[in-house]
Amino acid sequence: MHNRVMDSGGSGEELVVAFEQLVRYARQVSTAGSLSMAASSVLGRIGREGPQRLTELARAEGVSQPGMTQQVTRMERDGLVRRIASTDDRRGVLVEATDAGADLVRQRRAERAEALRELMGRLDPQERSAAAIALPALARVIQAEASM
Amino acid sequence: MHNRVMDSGGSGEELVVAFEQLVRYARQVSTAGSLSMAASSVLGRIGREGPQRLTELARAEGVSQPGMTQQVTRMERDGLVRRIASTDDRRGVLVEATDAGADLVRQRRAERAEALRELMGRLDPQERSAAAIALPALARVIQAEASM
DNA sequence: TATTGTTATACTCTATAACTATA
DNA sequence: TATAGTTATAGAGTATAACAATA
Repeated sequence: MHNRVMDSGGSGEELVVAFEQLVRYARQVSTAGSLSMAASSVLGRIGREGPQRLTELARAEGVSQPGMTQQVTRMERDGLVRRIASTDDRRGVLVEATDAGADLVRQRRAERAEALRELMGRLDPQERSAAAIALPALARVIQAEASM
Repeated sequence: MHNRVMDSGGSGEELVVAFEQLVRYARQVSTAGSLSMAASSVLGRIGREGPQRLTELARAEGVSQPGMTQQVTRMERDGLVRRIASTDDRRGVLVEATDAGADLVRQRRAERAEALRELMGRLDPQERSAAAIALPALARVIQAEASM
């Protein structure tokens, strides 16, 4: 049996289709509640890493600076984050989660973990082990690529 | 060692974060070219499965019927698909790919397969095998869930 | 009446270009 | 001059509500 994974043929396509199905699913699950995928991603980042510069958020999320300005403006309007002036560089803005934002991100994180857990629960044990290895590994190489 | 995968604690979160990173990556790769993720997904489906009813496309993509009407209208404007009247039910519309649309979806599919292949190439052999098992398996259970 | 599709309207998300304030 | 952020504008993608045509 040859190595199907590295083929340019049918199996590569199968993986792409599978990957796209995952993305569609994630989009639907993430958008199910009141928090959009983009807002969830930003809020989750601030929740994990603490207050962030707007430029840093834009870079990390892979969007433009004006795009992040607008995202933060919407989230501020919704009471999820606040802008605080940077003390050392008066041009800068730090974005931090409000209590409501922090609560929401915890709740949404739990919901998504639950959805993923249900999904994992429908896999065979062997597939489940494979997913537990593959997902973090893929995330790792993506992160490595992003910082090149 | 207990089963971290099924925990509600830290490892579940790690998987969620990994999953979200994959989704962000997919969004960026998919949007890199001229074809958006949504258009790519619709065109890919028509390419795989042939002409589809608009309602069926909306259901399969998990969007509303008006949303799909507008998506198809944009794609028709861009010369990627065309509407053809359904012969048996005169209310219905079939959406099929134009030659240009079919060409584009083949090209994009190859590009995405290449991007995924590069990603896979950075994994350890063990992780690569795991991903080749996990991605199709996850896609399978998602599809099963969607049709419930 | 129910289904298929469209139109009208509004919102989020995103981009590029032009601008302001600070470094 | 360069950087951080905003404002202006435009377009994709999505939703719900109201509608038309057909079943």
